[in-house]
Amino acid sequence: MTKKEKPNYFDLVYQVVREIPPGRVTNYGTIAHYLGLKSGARMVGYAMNAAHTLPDVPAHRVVNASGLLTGKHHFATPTLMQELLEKEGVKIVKDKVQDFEKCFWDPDKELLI
DNA sequence: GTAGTGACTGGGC
DNA sequence: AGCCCAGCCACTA
Repeated sequence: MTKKEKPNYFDLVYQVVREIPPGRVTNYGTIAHYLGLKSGARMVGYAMNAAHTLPDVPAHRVVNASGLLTGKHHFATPTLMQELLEKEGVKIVKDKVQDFEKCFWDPDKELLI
């Protein structure tokens, strides 16, 4: 990674995802909307694919709008995402986040930037 | 420039 | 409940 980087949407996603506190989760659409992509939920997911190579991007805290662990297949193991979340206090049942609304983390409200 | 793809979302069958 | 389709935007070939 060199210093010469254009405004990558990936980096924007990474910054937001890094701010997600432990035991919390968020969804793609929210991050996209926060970044101004509004309908760029796919872009967020796409960015997470690259984020997978970074050390400080807790992609396991990002789930789809239903609280489903859609991206677990991209982890080292399909169970890693669930284990990481459960380790942080998030209950996962059938690849889905329990109390999703309770654990939900909204950058627009929590981060208040 | 066109076409295909994707860790999404919502609606329809 | 499950599957298919269309819209969405960025990336790659």
